[in-house]
Amino acid sequence: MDVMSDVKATRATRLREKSGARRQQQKAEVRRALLDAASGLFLEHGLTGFSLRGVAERVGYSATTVYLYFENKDDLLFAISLDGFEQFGQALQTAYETTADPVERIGALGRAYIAFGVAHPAHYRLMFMERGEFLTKTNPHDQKPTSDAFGILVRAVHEAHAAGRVRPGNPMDLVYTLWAGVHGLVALTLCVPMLNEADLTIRTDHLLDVLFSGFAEKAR
Amino acid sequence: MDVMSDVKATRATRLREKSGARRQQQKAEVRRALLDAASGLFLEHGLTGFSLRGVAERVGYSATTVYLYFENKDDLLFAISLDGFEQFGQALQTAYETTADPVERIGALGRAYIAFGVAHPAHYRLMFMERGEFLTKTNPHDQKPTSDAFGILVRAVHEAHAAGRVRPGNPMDLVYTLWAGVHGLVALTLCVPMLNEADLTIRTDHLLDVLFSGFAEKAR
DNA sequence: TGACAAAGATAACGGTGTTAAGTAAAGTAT
DNA sequence: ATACTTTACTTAACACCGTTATCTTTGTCA
Repeated sequence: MDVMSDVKATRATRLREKSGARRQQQKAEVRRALLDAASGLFLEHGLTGFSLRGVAERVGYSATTVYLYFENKDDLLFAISLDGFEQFGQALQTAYETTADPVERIGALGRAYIAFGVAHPAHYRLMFMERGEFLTKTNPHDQKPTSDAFGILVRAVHEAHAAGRVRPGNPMDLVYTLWAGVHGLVALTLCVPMLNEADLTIRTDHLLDVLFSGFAEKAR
Repeated sequence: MDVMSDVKATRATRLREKSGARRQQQKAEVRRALLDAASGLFLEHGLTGFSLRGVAERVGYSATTVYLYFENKDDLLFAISLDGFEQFGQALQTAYETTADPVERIGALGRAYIAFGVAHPAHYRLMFMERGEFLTKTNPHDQKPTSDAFGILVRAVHEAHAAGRVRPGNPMDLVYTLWAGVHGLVALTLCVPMLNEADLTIRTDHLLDVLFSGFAEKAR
């Protein structure tokens, strides 16, 4: 009996720990399912056609259940944007590693930036146009340092600056000018109907060409 | 009888026309009041805090009355954007006339563009970020040719091109590159919290400087 | 004065985000 | 095994939204 109870106790404890971990894992799974459904609905229908009720229906839950896994609609959108920032950071990181030349590197980053924007319009809109505040919002889950896309760009420009490949002055000015250029091109492509995506490569080439000519100019 | 009826008919027609004109004028006045209220509410609370019920309440009408003067919410927003485009076009026109030098002219246009964007953020967001399709939507009232801001920019660049002051090639590429640059700077300033408006002039100077260095470069 | 058209208001439908209260199941301790 | 508690989820409801259909009022004209 004592032996039995002992066995049962240990097994119960193990089960409790196991079940606690499993509960946590199950909770994470449901959260992930909700997030995937939300991402899908958002990528398909954009911000306007994105509703909590729609997300819930997709997973077979009630609408209010979403509030058990996310603070509110904005929190869910932020989670979606985090996935976007993750992808975006990896794309920039890959571009960064394609070449060792500081100037070519910046060009690769610019092209990767634009390519991501037009390839993931819903994500890009959310991250940089509709919810710009997400850029500076700190990740509460704090899991991954959300591969710092901005940091990659800053580093690349600093390296080109240190190598004397760009005009003297505050390198951050170059960062913002470059960012403005690529963001402007992406944003206009996504928003303005007259700028079809067909001639985007021409405009990309021209923009980067002009920017680099301006960047490269030596002191005045 | 025929004479009398004739006289009565003409007077009746005149009266009808007169009263018809006044009715039309009154209708235009109410429409204008609604539009002003809508603009105010929109400029104060942005697109999210903008509702037909709010507009109606501001004028003391019922919400459904708005539909007697505007097709729907989007039509009302479009009317607001038309006012914005009017102001915007005039600002660019003024900038165009500040100087006769083709290159300086483009610089003045760029600065006017950015100045308008940060001075009228709600209008700018609506016109170029949230409802970019309004750019190419034709004005149904067809009253004013909505002073063509884009045309002014295109003309300025063509003139600089014709004067041999910018790099050879398709001038429209320069137009889009310039547009991307200034729009990018405005859009980031409006959306990204880390880009406070304090250093905007520095960034503006730097952006235009880089762009013009790139523009001015002669053939390769 | 009576017919008619215009202007406006009410009521309602289906949709939204969000909160409060209820329910059924699972876990836990005695 | 039973009683208590926590968890997961649902239903009901509130306040808002855009939009439409159906009144009621008002003014114009013969």
